[in-house]
Amino acid sequence: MANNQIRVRFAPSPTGGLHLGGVRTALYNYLFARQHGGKFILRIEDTDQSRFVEGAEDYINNCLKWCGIEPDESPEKGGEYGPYRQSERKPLYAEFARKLVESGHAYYAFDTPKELEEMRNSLKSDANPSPQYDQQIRGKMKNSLTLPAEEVDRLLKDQTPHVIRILIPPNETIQFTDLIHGEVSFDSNIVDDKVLLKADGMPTYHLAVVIDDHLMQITHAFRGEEWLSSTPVHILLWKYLFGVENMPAWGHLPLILGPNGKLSKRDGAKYGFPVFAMNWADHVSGELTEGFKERGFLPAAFINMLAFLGWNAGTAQEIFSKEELVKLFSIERVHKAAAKFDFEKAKWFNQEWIKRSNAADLMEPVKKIFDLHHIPTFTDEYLETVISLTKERCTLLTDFVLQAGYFFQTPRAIDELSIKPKWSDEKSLFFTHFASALEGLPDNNHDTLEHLFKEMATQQGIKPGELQMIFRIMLVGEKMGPGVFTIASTLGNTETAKRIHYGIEIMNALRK
RNA sequence: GGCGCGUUGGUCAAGGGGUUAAGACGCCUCCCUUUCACGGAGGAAUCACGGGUUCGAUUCCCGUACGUGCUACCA
Repeated sequence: MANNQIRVRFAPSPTGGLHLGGVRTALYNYLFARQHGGKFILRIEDTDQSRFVEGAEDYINNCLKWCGIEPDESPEKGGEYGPYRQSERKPLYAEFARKLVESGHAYYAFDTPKELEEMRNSLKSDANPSPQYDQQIRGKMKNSLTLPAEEVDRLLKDQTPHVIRILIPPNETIQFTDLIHGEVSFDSNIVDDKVLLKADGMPTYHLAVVIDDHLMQITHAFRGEEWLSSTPVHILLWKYLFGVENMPAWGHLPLILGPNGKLSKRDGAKYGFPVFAMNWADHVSGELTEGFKERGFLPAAFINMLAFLGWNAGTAQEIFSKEELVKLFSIERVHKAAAKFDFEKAKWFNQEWIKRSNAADLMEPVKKIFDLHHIPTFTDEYLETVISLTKERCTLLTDFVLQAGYFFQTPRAIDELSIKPKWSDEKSLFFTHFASALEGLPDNNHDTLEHLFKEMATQQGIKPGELQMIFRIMLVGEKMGPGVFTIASTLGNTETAKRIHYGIEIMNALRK
């Protein structure tokens, strides 16, 4: 195994649905890995047992599968650096935490949650609304820095609940070069003594990322910008544990915003767009959060749209296949600023992808949607024809139900109001004759039908144009769809005649 | 409050000391089509503000404002 191989990871915690931002982080990781011939790792960060959600991990796997960005190593697939679930690596973290205590970079803290709360409450003021456990106050708390050694030993021996906190050094400037933001620096005096190991023996994120990134040989760590502020803690940990020279390069991805600030599940329900990749049903509340998949998005369109939320190739091209993205993606061109998610633009990406897809490639997802609506799609050949006829008017896959449904089912109701003012005995007669003629016709090709239609209209002294809209509404039910004769031809003479008779019936009934 | 990050049309954004400041989405008008779409042609709309630096700032620097994130034994 080459030691200089690029290795990146996507490290979600299984606490619920996977939203846009998460999938984008996974995507950028995937693109980066593929482009450099590296490995893309999925690591499950399930160190918070209280937030564990049943099924969330499977859901993450499924989303990545649907998007076509599957990891090379993961809890599911395994790999040389496993286990890939942090809960299964528990003993490891405590060891490193102890090492930090021994080297004087961390300490035991015995403060109870209640005591911490009291400390915060008593120190809270307008000038300092959220007091931290830092160099100002750690000397006043119950920890191995303030307690006599014998007492600490006794507390430890008695298995008194405790945590291990990092000891942040004073007066240091912690600086690093972010792949996206450039030089970023922090004053260690404002960094607090973060908990590294919790009372239950589980590590916090801060400890776990550093250890696992090291053990899993991660070379580039991409994550959301919400992590930028805690990067100094991670850098210090790298320095104490493995050496900053071995630290992965950091890249903090800009946030994705909703219409009002940070994008949330709530925004989806509020504004009517999906936020998760796929449907997510909360096991406890039963609440269903809609996914892009079920809303009718093609995976290719979804990742294309996601890739463009914060990145662009610097050219006018906007439609990219996954393969093209792998080739062209560059972390240098990732925007620094957060992007507001625009569902209209997202839909446009999907529409473009539907339009550009071969009808054959759309058959599977489209058929699934019709099945869901209990609409029979007849033969594959027929379905494919219908898709090619209608795909350019569908923005979402679900639009096929409305845009193509009439090819499979006789419209239940027709737009009578649009026909009514134009309806007359002559026209009724025309359609009766035309329908009969149709029934005796040997073929149903487009041109034959059009000629017959126009010929008969002229014979009866009616302008063909005055009849076409009526004809369309009888076949489709509405003023929409491809050319009327194309529709009639596709439907076949028998079905066409049937719909005409039905239309005549409705219109004549309306006049009585 | 502190600290970090950010700020080009409504949205995504290119660009970057001298430009008519690209393009896309959306919106509007027109053409095509006796339908709906697609397609085509146009249109409205932008460098947050204030100071510098400079012959010249949207671009560089500093402030301010605004947005956003962090400030948990959550990630």
